[in-house]
Amino acid sequence: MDMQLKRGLLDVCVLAAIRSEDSYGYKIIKDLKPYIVLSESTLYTILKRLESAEMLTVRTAEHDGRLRKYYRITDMGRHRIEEFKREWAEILSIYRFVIKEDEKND
Amino acid sequence: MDMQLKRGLLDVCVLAAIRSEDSYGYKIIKDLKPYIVLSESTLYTILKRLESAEMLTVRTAEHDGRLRKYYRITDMGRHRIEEFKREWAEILSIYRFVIKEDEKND
DNA sequence: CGTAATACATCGTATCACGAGGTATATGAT
DNA sequence: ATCATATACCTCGTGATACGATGTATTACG
Repeated sequence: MDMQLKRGLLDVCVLAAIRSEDSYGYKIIKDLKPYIVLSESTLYTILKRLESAEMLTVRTAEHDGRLRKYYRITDMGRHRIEEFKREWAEILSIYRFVIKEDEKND
Repeated sequence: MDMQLKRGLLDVCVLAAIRSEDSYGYKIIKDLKPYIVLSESTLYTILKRLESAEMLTVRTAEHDGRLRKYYRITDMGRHRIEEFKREWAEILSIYRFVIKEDEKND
C-alpha cells in the first residue's frame, strides 16, 4: 500500500489496537499486520507522539522476567477515534469525486 | 481535515481534476475546493512531482493575453487512479478494523 | 551453541504540505 | 487615474514524519 495513504491512518490504527485492552509494542505490530504493516521504528515514533498528545499513557510491567511497556488509551485517544469517524465522511466524498470523474471517461 | 489524511489523497485528486479535460493551476484549486482544500504552493509541488513521475504533461498556451500552463493526464496518470481504486479496498478494511474495535467498548 | 523470536530504543534520510514571499496582468470600484 | 481584488504563475525554508539501519538484551528451540 502506498506510504502516503497510510499516513493519517497509522495513528488511529494504533489507538484502535489498544482500545479494547492495554497492549505493548510487539503485540500491536502483530495485531495490525493483517490490516496495515508498520515497522518497529515507525511504531515507537507513533507511540511517543500519541503519548505527547496525551492520547495514551504508558506503564512498565514485568512479564516472564522481562520488562514490557504497556500502553493504555485515554479519553483524548478515544476522542481521536470519534474524530476520525467524522473525517471519514470527507474521505468518502473525496473517493466519490475521484470515481465520478473517472466515469466521465468510460 | 487532518493533514496526514490528506497526503496520499492529494495526488490522486489532482489527477482526477485533469482527467476529463486539461486544466491549469488556478482552476484545479477551485475545482477541488469542495472536496479538499490545498494551497498554491502545495499544488505546484504536486504538479511537478506528477510531471516527474510522467503522470501528466504540461503545455503553455496563451489565454486573454496571459500565459497559462495546461496539464494533461497521461496513461500512467490514469493507471495511478486505477491503482487507487484497488488501494481503496485496503483503506476500507482499515476503516472497518477501527470501527470494529470501537464497538467492543460500546 | 547458535539462531530465531521477543522487546525495547535511536539516528539519519528522504518525502512532503504549507506558509511566506515574490512577479505580473486584468478587471472593477472609487 | 489609482487602488484593490482576482487571476496566474513561482521559489524557499521549515516542520512533520515513515522507515531502514543499527544497537541492546533476554528467552526459546533445535
